Amino acid sequence: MPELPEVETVRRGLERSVVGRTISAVQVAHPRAVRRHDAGPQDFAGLLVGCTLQAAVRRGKYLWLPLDSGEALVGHLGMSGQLLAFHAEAPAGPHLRVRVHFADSGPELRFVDQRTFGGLAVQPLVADRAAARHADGTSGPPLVPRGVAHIAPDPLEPAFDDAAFAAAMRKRRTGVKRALLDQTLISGIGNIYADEALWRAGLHWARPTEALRPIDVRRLLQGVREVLTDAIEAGGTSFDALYVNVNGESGWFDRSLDAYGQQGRPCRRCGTPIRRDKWMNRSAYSCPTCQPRPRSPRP
DNA sequence: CCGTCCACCTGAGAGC
DNA sequence: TGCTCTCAGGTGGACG
Repeated sequence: MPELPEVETVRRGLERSVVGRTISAVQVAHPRAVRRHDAGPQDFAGLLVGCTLQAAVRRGKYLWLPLDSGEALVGHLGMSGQLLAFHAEAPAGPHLRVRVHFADSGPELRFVDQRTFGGLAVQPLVADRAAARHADGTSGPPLVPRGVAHIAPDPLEPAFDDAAFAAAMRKRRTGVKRALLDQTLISGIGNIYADEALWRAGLHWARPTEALRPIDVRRLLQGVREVLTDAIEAGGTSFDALYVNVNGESGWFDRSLDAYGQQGRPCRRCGTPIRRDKWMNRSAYSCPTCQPRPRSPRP
């Protein structure tokens, strides 16, 4: 379940189910699941055993569990990853990639991933330059795992800088949807919530970023924040059983989608049938009336 | 440096 | 039935 609201739903579940517990054993069933851990599966497991999980933290679509060793267990769900808190007796499906056992009698942590685009790693924490400006001085210098340092803050973090985002958009020579999906500009947004935010802002996906007016960027960020917040409240978007929380349960935001996957259905604002365009080997959904095509579109 | 494209995977569903 | 094709929520690296 891969965009920000789904990852946040998982983060909240991990906070309740595994934070504070001590790892007793780790099994890597598929080495590709830990390919971002440079030193290999053995080293990955060795670094985790004996550690206690300190917290559950998220930026964009990455989440991590700081360890008492000073490093962090970092996860990305890719297209089909799940983190599940299941009891050891629960049957293991064919896509179970990593198992984390704990010293207590509570549930184990499972990383399940059909397509194996996601993965886990143990990485050192480094200073977060983006958030440093906003440090409140009460919790020490803000840290992020090494593998997360390259992405921008997400729009729900205090560290996200609206003015810097607007300036970066003006400098870009691309379409607004491409920019929304660029995790180094703004993190956490994927194909669903990009289309939903653009629908809410009344912007076509091919609008050139350099021609966006300040009011357009304001509406866009407002649309982004509203849709992400609404989706978190609904437990995320689940089209099928691939996207579930740590207890294996689906979210229900799919019932609130206004654009994504809605082609042919009437726009909730104006009644015009939602259109689907092929775009970047993927799809872009929009309302032909509320989101008119720009005169000089950019891919 | 910047923008674009595709390989990396598995599985489901449509069409023939 | 079974083949081929398209599509799916993401990302990083190669290429121009």
